[in-house]
Order: sequence, then structure tokens, then C-alpha cells
Amino acid sequence: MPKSKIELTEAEWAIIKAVWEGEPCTAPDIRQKLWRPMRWTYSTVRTLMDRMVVKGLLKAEKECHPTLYRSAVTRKEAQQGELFYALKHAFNGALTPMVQCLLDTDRLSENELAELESLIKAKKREARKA
Amino acid sequence: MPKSKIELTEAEWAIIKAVWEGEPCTAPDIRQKLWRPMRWTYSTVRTLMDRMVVKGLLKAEKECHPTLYRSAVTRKEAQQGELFYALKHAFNGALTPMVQCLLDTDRLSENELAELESLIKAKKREARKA
DNA sequence: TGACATCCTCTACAGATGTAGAGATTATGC
DNA sequence: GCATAATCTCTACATCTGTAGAGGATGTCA
Repeated sequence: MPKSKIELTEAEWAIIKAVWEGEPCTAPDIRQKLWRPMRWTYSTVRTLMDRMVVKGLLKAEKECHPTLYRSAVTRKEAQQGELFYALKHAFNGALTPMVQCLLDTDRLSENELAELESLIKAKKREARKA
Repeated sequence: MPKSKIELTEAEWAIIKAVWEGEPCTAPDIRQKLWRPMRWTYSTVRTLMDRMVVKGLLKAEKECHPTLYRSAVTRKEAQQGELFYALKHAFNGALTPMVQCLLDTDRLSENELAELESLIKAKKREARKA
């Protein structure tokens, strides 16, 4: 059963992305991966990760030395959680205005637009079948 | 100049949405509007709103009695802020996968899909012209 | 000009989040 | 078996967020 309401803070996003890149992994691994952007100490990384275990975002095997961590939510679940948050609060749950807003940000090339168009076409075909 | 990094908490979303509905407005107004869902006391509403003034999300005219509040960011700015947050963290800045994820949530009717398609078509025309 | 209703300010507090140090424990190379 | 390096636990603390009470100030109606 996929988690229903996944919400991640910025720090948590940084960590879980690093974890997804190579599971299982250890706190020192993650610290190293994120050293450049974050400059976190071992303690910081460890605290963050252990709190994420409590929240059900990561799983830990403490019997191992060093402790092994794995993600407990998939990338897709986390992405959808983030999207739903925006959808619910900023757009009152209405998808179309949300996409509209995305398009209005003016950072789409013609290629990307074409790509989106075919995504939608595919979706329509799919919908018709179902 | 539009604010660059607008981020709102859930409580802040509730308030600013109520403010947008009718500006200017007072803390008691907002309290009343949100009474049903939030059940906040006057103090809570006031504290929240004053903190939002400090953050530049609202403007207040304290000379007036009762204090008058107005939004300091537009709905669009706030929506884009929320979207950029999701885009940046959950999708590493890539728009197409974000829309893809949206489509995958399976809550779009055929009509909505058609609507999106024409949005994109319009956008393409616009892009070609520019 | 009081009495009552509104509204305001200040203060408080618990929980979440970002950040990290001190000191204990465990592993490793010789 | 010991020195050294790596890892772990515990504790701490500032800031932000959600929530609200106490008591003072202000407006309003008779």
C-alpha cells in the first residue's frame, strides 16, 4: 500500500535522492555524496536520516555495522506527494489550472511542447480504451 | 519585481486564499471566513497574519482600526512558487516528467485532456510567433 | 460617561527542523 | 593486543510553526 501523504523538507529531499541513487547505503556514504552542496557533518546526516526512519521515509538495519539504510518510499510516491501538496493548496485540487501555470512559466522549448502533446495524446488513447 | 522564492505553509495558504477573496480585510474577517475549517482563535489568526507581514506575504495598515490587510503577492506568484518548489526538489527542474507524473495520477477526464491539448497547441503557436 | 463588545499587544509553549559537539564504541592494520 | 580511524549515541540548541491566553486599549450605544 503506497503511503498517502508524503511530504519532504528540503533536507529530506536531498537525502532521499542520494539514497535512491544507490541502495543500500550508509550515513557516511550519504554524507560524502552530499558534501559538496550541503557541507553537513556526520552528526547532521545521521540525525536527519534517523528522523526519516521514524517518519517512514527510510528503513534502517541497525544490526549491520555500519548501519544500512534503504528508501521506504519510491521516487514516484514522493513526487506525487509533492505534486498533490501543490495541487491541493495552490490550485484547490484543479489539475488544468496547474498545468496552465506550468505552461505559463515560459521555460518550455518547442520540442518539449511537442513531447507533452504526444504524452497527452497517448493518455487520451489510453482513456478511451479503459 | 515579482518575489523569487515564495513558499507558504498550510496555514499560510489558508489565510492568503481568504485574503485574496476580498481585499482589504481585517483579522476578524479572516477569522470568520476560516472559522469552519480551522476553528482558530483571534490570537492565532492575528499571529499568523502578522508573521506573514514580516515575511512579505501580506501588507498591513496598522494606522487603521481595525488593522487592514492586503496581499503582497499575487495568486499567480504564490502558485508558481509552489510549483517551482516541487519542480526543483521532486523533479530536478525537469518539466516534462512533472507533467507526465500529473497525467499518471489518473484523475483527468477526456474533456480535461482535450483542454490540455488545446492549451499546448496555443502555447506552440505563441512560441512560434516569438 | 459608563458598560459592553471589539480589537490589540505581548507573552508563552510544544513540536518540527536544521545543525552539530562530546564522548563512547567498534573495526582495522600492524 | 594495541593504536588509530571510523562509526555511533546522546544531548543540545536556535529557529520556525501552530496555537492561544491575559490583560490593556478602543470604539459604541444608551
